[in-house]
Amino acid sequence: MADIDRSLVRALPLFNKLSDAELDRLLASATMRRVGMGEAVFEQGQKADRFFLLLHGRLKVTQVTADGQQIIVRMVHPGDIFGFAKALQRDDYPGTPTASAESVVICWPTEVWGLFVEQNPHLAVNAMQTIGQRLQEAHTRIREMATEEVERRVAHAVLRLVEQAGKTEGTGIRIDFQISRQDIAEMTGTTLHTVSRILSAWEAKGLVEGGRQKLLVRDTAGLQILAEGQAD
Amino acid sequence: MADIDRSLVRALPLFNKLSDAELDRLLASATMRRVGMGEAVFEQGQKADRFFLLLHGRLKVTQVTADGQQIIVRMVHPGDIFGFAKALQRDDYPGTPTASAESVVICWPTEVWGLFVEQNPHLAVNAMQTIGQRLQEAHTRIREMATEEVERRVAHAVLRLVEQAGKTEGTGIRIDFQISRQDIAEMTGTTLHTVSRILSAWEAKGLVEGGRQKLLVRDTAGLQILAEGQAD
DNA sequence: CGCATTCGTTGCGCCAGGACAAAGACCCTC
DNA sequence: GAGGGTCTTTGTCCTGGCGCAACGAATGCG
Repeated sequence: MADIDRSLVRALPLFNKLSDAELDRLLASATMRRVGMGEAVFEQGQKADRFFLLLHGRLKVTQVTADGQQIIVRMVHPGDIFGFAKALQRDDYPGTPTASAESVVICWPTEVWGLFVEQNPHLAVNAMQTIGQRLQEAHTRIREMATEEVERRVAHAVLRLVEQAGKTEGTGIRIDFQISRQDIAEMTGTTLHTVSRILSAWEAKGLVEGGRQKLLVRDTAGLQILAEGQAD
Repeated sequence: MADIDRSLVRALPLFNKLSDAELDRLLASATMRRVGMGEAVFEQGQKADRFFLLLHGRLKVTQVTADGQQIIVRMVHPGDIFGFAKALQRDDYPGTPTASAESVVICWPTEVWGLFVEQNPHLAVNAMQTIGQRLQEAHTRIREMATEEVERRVAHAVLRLVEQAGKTEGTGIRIDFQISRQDIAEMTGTTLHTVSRILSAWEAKGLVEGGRQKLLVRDTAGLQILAEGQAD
């Protein structure tokens, strides 16, 4: 197996207080794994015995409700940790992370975390901040779902994707992984049909350019207006 | 000012790894404060220079959106910490905690937190778990808002209140603080009117008993069925 | 290259629940 | 105990967006 790219891990805020030696020790106990498109890293409900870090690629974390509906809880971007259920006193994983692009993850047995935090209080503080960040994102989403109409929610979701996974390309900004209308629907709490309609309308206005599993944003500012204002 | 009830603080999971001496030191730097009904502990947007612990009473944490709509982000129950924005690298408070009952809080300057965590790694781990708990609650709520209809969401919200603030009373379980239909609406992302209608219907079925700023649940199991199933 | 599968688009009807409105019910204050 | 403020209930209307359905387009596979 290829070596893990240390400089990439080094740069993560989560590990910014670790010495090189400590980081090496941490990496020594890590395992690397490739995850192909559409493949799941682990399954919802499975016993949580590892925690993960995404090196390359994208994952979407889904939850399935009792009555079979699916939602996307969040996207995982390179450098994000995920599957830290055990650190939050859960025994099983609450969701399923699935690759939306060819991905590479590294993982540790959960015990390693406990041992490591003992010796590195900073790590716990950083982890808390990371999780805190997630909490704030979650609250933002709750606020949006409670107060905004579908079109604005979709606009916000797309803008977020642009920020986190935007890749400048000739005529605009490409979302850098395969994303279907269904995915966007599951991120915004609506239906595939409605998303399709909204995107079609946006395409007519020249805001975006669609495509199968693709999305190219041409007018970020225009979307911003839709997301914020009452404008039309 | 009256003394802080040590046994109450002692019992909190957050502090369960601290020695009595450490706890005393922590309490020594704390300030106590009474908060009357409807009074805010701090305001959204204010500089985050303290963090808090609720000893007695109830707080509702609200956020106001740019266009003036309000939502209730969460309820704070005795023993919960709140206002820990600074620990999550925010400089201001993202919401406003307002007393829904006569309350007593204690607070520390944010610097104390940093100092204390240095010396007590366990505290950071516990704090992480506490915040992780919040994150999971937030995800649950996102899932509900995305997939469930209003009546089910209200049922879930009420059941949660029963769990966290239920007080057995002759004919059922009382929600132990002042709560208006408006509040429930802001917790579930709907309108006061819809909540009123739903509660009226439930009252007709004998599930609950209403009243001004009051709510008494008579049939928890019945609500559970509404919350879970497709039942009618 | 043809077939199957998955993904996207679009039209139409319908209804949950929001907007608006107005009238009680309760509480507090003076 | 009268009056004003807040909270609640209930009615009516209206619409955003969901469900259903059918078709079209792109991709992958044998």
